Amino acid sequence: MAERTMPDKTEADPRDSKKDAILEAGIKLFSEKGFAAVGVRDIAKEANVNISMISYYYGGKSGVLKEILSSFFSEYSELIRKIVDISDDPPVFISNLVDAAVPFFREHSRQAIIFAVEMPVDSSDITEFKAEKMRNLLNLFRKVFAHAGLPEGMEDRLIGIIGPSFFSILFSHFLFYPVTEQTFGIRKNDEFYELYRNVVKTIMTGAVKELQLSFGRTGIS
Amino acid sequence: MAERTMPDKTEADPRDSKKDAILEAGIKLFSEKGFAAVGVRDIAKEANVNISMISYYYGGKSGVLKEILSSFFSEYSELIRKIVDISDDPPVFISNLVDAAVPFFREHSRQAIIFAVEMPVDSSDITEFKAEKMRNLLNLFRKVFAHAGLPEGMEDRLIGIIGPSFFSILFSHFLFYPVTEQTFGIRKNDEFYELYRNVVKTIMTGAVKELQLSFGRTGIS
Amino acid sequence: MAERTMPDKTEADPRDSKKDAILEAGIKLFSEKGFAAVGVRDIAKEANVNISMISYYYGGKSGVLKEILSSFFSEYSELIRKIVDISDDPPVFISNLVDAAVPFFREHSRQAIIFAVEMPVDSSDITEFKAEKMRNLLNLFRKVFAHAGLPEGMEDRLIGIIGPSFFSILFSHFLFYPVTEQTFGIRKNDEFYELYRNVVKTIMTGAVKELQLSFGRTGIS
Amino acid sequence: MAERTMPDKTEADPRDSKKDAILEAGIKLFSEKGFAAVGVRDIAKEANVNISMISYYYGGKSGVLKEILSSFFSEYSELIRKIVDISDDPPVFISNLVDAAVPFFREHSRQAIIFAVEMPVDSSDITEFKAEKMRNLLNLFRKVFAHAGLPEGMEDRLIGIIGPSFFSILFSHFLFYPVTEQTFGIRKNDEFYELYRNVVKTIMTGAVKELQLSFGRTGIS
DNA sequence: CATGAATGAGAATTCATTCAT
DNA sequence: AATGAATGAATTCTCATTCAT
Repeated sequence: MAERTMPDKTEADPRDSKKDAILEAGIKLFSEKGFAAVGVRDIAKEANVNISMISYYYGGKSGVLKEILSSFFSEYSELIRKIVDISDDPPVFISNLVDAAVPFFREHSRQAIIFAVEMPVDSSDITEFKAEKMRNLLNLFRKVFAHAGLPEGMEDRLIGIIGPSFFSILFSHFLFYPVTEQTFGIRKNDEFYELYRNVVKTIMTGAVKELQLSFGRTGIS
Repeated sequence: MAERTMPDKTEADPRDSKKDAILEAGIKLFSEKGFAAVGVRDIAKEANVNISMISYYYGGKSGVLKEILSSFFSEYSELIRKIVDISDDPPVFISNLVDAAVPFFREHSRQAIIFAVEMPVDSSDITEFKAEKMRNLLNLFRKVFAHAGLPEGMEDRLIGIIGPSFFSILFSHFLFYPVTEQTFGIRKNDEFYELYRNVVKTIMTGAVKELQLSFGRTGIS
Repeated sequence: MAERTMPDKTEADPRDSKKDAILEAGIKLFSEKGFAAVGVRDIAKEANVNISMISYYYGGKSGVLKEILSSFFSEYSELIRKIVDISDDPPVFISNLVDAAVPFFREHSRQAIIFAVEMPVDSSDITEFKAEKMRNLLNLFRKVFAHAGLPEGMEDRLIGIIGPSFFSILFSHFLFYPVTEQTFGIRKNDEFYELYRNVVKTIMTGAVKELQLSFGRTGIS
Repeated sequence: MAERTMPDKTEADPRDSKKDAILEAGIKLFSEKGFAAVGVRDIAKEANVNISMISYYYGGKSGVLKEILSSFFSEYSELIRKIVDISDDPPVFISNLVDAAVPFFREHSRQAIIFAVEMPVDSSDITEFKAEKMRNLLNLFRKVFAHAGLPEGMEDRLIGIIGPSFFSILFSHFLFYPVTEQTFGIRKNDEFYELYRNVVKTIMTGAVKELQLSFGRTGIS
């Protein structure tokens, strides 16, 4: 599909404003209404561009989603890679991870919601694309746990359980925000995210400790 | 809308087979493709009923989703209520909670996925409906934490952070399953869920311990 | 269509309450929304009967309309016939006609609206039925004009012009009522219809006088 | 509703042929079958355009009706305004009015039928729209009567009676045409409309004379 | 007599995309 | 590079009627 020639300029260009506007509109609308519920008309209107531009720049609605997920995931991967590189001590790693991930998710909360919400969804068109991203993400978990001080010989199934758990701890706030906002009076300000970072760190630290006690054959370092 | 008269029999009746088939089809398809991506045609075909039956029984596609979410949530609430009733000791409560919640989510994993995935989505028609369910859920958290041994005077914002975290720990596996299945060779058998229960218990126990240390003014026995 | 056996009881029967309720509901709804815009559901709900009763008693929605038009027209014909019988003098006839027609239309204003509004409409199912009623009505005009003092030898085309004119003078008020009510503060009370009768009489009398002058070869005794 | 963007070019353009064809088809079908009984399918087929074009150009079926009524009414208003301007003598005014209105209704007989037939109908969607058009029309009556030589101090209720009467005299022929055609052998040719104009003039003139006698405080020259 | 579940055709509208300009 | 008119398939929901009970 969408085998038409389309401009594939990577250089930042003031003339890309329309292309970017489409992406921004997609992020906003997909996160609010879900991919399938958003029409190209909505995106075009939100981005203040002609409808045809979506096909033109991204080859269609799915192309917009792919671009969003792709760039979100590669930024997130890069972030994890950096944290892994600079952290040699498990507690330090967890602290660094949360310190980096929370602002990242705060900055990209809409993308995180899209990522989470569209993840299990089999949308035929981009299913394989998403599956690949997810496999990459899950493989990231291996690295993370090796540095988080979890048992070295931990079997795959454990990673398959703990990985999603920790990942979801990190973004569950953003997923639930539309409702917690009203119910618990949460406001997205710096003060709140300071508290949030501490809580997530505490949860993860406690979880890791206990996992080591229960599943670790040998403490690490 | 939905002002049409529709049969509203609550008693189980062999003649409800069609009504139930629609619900089952909805659960399957919504969890696989997402609400907005599923058409009434798909549901009708999956359930082997006439398309009109969906409007007839549930007043429309949204009605099917409402019914799914509603019954899922009330069953879950009931489960939490029971656990709260029989558990007076925090560690016992956590153990009981996980022991009950894991089989429940295993049994209703599709509904859990729908719940999670449609939660942040603003679908206009059922937005308020979902918001109400979520508020109820979040208020359940208060009860849970009071029994989990978390600091009594814990402020609302903390509940708004820890609640979603713990909830997502419980169902993140089901959300990620479509991918973890392939990547980590996870199979949904009894043996796996035995392991899963232990891991989740360990994570939660560790998290609660650490939260008490960091945020508890007074440790609870 | 609707060749099924259906009860055709003409005798007034307390058990006909449902049948009558359907008719009343049809009159109300057809006059308010137009025949095509009203569904059998609406009628059934308005009449507080089961949907099937409409097919059962009248053979379908069209049957209800036929019954309404048929009974309205035969009552109107009967009224005209009586007036014609008792009026031998043109001015007396006009006076009698208006005196009888105005209360009749007042009483059956909804039916009159249906009659007027559905008249030019080609609804395929009942087209021929309506055409027949109209032909009967138009032939009534001949009698009327013979008594109204209009030229005896008046050609058919003149009747075809004056007939509709006079008929529409009589019911135009009811057709316009929904708007004149608001704009001219007209209230449907006895006092108003007293005035209304006078005005209509005046218009018709003046019109007949002038028509005699212009088109009458010989005045009629 | 109808918040969609739609092309709104007012200048006549050869490319508007499809838009116009839809309007023409709407006029034909609405006048023959009534608004509610006509489907967009019918309109599209009659106009030889794609079904979607109706929503595209007019925002839906109701939009087509609105356009028809709107343009019909504004043309009629303009016509009345012109007649009022050039006629200072009551008999001259009536003569001018009929001379202009009859060809106008002849030309726009289908629109007149739609106007008359849809007028009392409460179609929820366009009810307020129609009400506004009608109020404007009724207010036109005031001007007309002031020029028709009717009593100056005539109260609102009288206008509310005479207005509809005179208006319906003008178009009743077109409303009844489908039946008078068969019954009275009326053919829509120039000769007939010559006769028609004379008859209508005669009726109106006679009516005005008599109304002056009965309701006028002072006879007008 | 009366019900109401069930039907399948048909309703209006919106969809993502294409293509001539 | 950009437009927007045009398409026809697909969308959800409602329709009048039937039929087994």
